[in-house]
Amino acid sequence: MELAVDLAILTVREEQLQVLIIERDNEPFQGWPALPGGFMRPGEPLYAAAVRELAEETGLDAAPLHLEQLATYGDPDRDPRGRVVSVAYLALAPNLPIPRAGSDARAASWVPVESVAGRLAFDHDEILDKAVDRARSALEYTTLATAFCGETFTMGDLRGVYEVVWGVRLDPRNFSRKVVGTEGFVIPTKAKRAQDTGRPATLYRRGPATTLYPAMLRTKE
Amino acid sequence: MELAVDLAILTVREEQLQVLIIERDNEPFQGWPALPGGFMRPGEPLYAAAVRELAEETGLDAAPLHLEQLATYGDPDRDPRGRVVSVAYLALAPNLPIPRAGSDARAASWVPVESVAGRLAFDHDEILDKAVDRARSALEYTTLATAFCGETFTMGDLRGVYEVVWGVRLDPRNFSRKVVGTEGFVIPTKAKRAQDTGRPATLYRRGPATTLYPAMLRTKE
DNA sequence: ACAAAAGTGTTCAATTTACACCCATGG
DNA sequence: CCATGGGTGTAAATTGAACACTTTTGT
Repeated sequence: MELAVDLAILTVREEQLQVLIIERDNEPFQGWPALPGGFMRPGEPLYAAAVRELAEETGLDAAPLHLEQLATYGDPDRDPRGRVVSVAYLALAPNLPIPRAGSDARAASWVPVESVAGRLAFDHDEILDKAVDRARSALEYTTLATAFCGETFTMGDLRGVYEVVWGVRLDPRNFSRKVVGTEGFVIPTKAKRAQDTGRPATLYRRGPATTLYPAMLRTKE
Repeated sequence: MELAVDLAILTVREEQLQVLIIERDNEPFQGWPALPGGFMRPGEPLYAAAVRELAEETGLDAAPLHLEQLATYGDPDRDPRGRVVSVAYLALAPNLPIPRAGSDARAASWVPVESVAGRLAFDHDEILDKAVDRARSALEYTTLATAFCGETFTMGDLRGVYEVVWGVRLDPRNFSRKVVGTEGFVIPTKAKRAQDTGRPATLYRRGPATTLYPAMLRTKE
């Protein structure tokens, strides 16, 4: 029996929720889009395997990323090669430059989640579904939205993350008040960022808080 | 590499959150309390393995229980016998009769979570922690509290689940109104249940709803 | 001066909380 | 008829939603 790791790496780019997709260059599913991943090595801890695959397949450094275990998939026929049980990880990344092709020469690129849903190899559609679901919930109950932002970010950046991941519009004023009013969510810096026009926005850093009480309420669908 | 399944089976008994614990009769950790579990069979789906272990070790039938995947544990040295990766499952059970000892003659019994926390074999303390955490959250955002009740239950029973799992007191009147007011949470039956004293309570069945909007608010700590 | 985006103050509605009160049953 | 727990009504307090308005910049 083989044990593998698969990665659903999400980011917010171009006003869309995007996922890092590779094109498979080997059978099975040669030429298909798939989540990056690979087999675990003997004696390797799960988390370490996820970090290693992340680096190998995408060139991304896991250190600044949020990386958490998502679920484990073990259908006996999920891989035509035989029994492969896969531990899926979810990573949330800021809007990074398009990663280079990995060492095993697969083309890696950011792709809007909507445009690949239903087209992935193996049971990766199911994994991606769950990853998106988890990301949406995480925004409600935790401060993880900051994981989609860089080291510093404006209130507008952070609000954009919520708007894209949830697919809703949020009132900038109420949003700002809620975030600033939540102890430890963000820390204002002295710096500001000017854009093309308009009043420059304060830049914030992540605060120490991880859970949100009260939760960010997603307008009931 | 071996793949195993471990089960954190929770129930509410005697005003306490209790977990099903077995006493290990083999090395390693012989004589220690542990979560029920065992090795997966070749070609067996993960969920099926969880159901099978539940039946084998505790005599419980999984069909009426809520059973969900919790997380996967794969520290290289979590089992002294060698590399064992374990998929942990969480089960929520109503207050069932004390299960018989399993087929492999281990003593299985309900034990208050508080009294075993920190004493379990392997990394089962970590698993149990996560299970309790998940159960607490589930009560906030889903209708899973009913999984701790039998086929029918009174508002007091359901409220008792919340009070025990969260360790708080809830106002019976507001609780009742909130539950009844949440579309599809519970369905009233014609039957009532009389207790030693007091007005007989209406018996309810589970409704079709699974998620709670708005959430049950846990009084901020 | 104007447009555009950041941020503040204020009001109204919805929700939660607290608690007085009535209902139905066993002893 | 009293104790006990189930269930309803209602007002105060808290919270969220909407939006007018002021601030600060580039052009």
